[in-house]
Amino acid sequence: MAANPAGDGTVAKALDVLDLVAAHARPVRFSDLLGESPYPKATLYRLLQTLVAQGMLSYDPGAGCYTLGIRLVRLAHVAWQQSSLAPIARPLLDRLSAEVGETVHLAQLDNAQVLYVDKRNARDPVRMYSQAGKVGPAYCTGVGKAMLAFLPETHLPGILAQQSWHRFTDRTLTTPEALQADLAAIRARGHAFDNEEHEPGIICVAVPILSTGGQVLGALSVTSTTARSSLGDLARLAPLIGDIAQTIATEAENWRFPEHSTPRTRKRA
Amino acid sequence: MAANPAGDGTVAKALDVLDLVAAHARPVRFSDLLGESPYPKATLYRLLQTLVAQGMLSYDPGAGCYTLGIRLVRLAHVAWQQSSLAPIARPLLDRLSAEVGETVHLAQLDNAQVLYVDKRNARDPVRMYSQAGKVGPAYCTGVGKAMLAFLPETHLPGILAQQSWHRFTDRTLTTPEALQADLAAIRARGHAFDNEEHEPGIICVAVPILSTGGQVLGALSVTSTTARSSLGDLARLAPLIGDIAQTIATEAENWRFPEHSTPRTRKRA
DNA sequence: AAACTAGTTTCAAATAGTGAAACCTGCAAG
DNA sequence: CTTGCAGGTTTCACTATTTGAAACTAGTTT
Repeated sequence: MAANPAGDGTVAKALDVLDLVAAHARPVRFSDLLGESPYPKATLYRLLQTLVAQGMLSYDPGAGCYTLGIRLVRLAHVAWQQSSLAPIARPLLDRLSAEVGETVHLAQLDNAQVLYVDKRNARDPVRMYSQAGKVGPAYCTGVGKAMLAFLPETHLPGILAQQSWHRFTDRTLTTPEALQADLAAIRARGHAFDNEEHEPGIICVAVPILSTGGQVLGALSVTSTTARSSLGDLARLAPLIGDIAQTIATEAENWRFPEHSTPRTRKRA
Repeated sequence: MAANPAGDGTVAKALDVLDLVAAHARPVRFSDLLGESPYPKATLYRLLQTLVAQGMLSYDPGAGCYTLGIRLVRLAHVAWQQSSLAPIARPLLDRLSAEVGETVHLAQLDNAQVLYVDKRNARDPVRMYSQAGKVGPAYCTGVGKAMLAFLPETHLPGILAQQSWHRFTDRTLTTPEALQADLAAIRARGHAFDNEEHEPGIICVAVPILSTGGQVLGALSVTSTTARSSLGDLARLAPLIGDIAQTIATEAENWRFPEHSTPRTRKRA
């Protein structure tokens, strides 16, 4: 949660309130929000009014409840199409899913967390935490570690500092040092494992999706259970998943630089 | 596009810029935005910076391009689940789709336009404009007219004033008067037709989704082609669609008013 | 009727936003 | 080389907007 103490002005506060409303699965009352937000009554009230007037929230006067608004629904849809790897990756995920028959995840980094942007269920589905649109921890998931491993070194410390280091299972890596060691191995090997670090009995292989410049765009993973597979089995899938990640990366880059690709000096990041 | 002259403060401007970025299907340069926005260079610059800092936009320094940000992608999922009729209607759309085998649309009103929030393709798909997440004109689509017809009279004039009245086909109603006459017929009949008014060869029946208070929540339609059906055929589906719309309305209302418990307020904020 | 709760409005103080203009920077033409 | 120019970024005085304590209103409960 930790909200948004970054003093970026009114806009930041308004967006903070949006998140607050989004955090609830159902319509929220004014006073609920008041309790959870750091803003005084009058300020919160005005922010809500503005957001409603803007169509980002909608207000039901009968119930006195706020919900995310229709304008956000529209924007969000465009965002999904335009900004995530999901639309590009969709057919490839379908293919991968059909080929391996296990759960497939496509994720991107959102702040210091993992955002699952798309998912395919296993032929024989397993109940697990992840869900398209949900966020999860980065330090103890396959996709998370795959992405962290290839981040520029300057960004890492900041991100590690934001992890919760909660011990989900007895295999969870709960210190930056332990994670760093794993990240080095991942870099060397090219793919990450999740060895029941987040949920017991759930294991996965993940590969990063990297631009030609080496920038982390996202990650792709295949997940299974200890009952069905071993890490060794999953490791054998790594080359296939890697190829697909590569394809996604290439297509994403072509898409990002249309025809007017100004050969603006790409200094390395 | 007439932007957003509503003087609601900085937040409004920031959201306006968001929309501007969303309006482009691809990454945009600063100067493109500058040309399209009413804001002076410095102001636009600061707005963009804020939005990037907030994760609502993302900026690629290499290409100097802005895209919708990952934070919006995250909001997308919640917005869809929480704010639209889509999650409630999903199983019902599936059923309707299976039963009639034609294209099914679920739409809501966004400002003065129609926002398609969900869609099922016909068994034998037809290429047409609509797409989930896209907006379309209200005055010449079945769902649009079904919603307009049941709007409070006070709102109508404002909405009609915002229509483009573009003549898409020779059957398009291009004046408020012609539309008003059709709306009266729709109110009397309970369902709306689209008689090739938006795309040639495409026809549909639509019914509004109304709350018990008579408020317009959305609309539901079944679309076909003149090659396959006639308006008469579609009219026979109206009762079925109406029932489903009714069910959606009821469930939506139950969902919106979950608590009658009024839990003893815990003070302390 | 009094006491409370939940939401809305006011108003002076001050913060935060504004935008013209100056300023960079890298590229291209002179 | 150096000059000009087109993005893009920063400055700064001016002022409109935001702020939040407190007062207020409308409903409910005691």
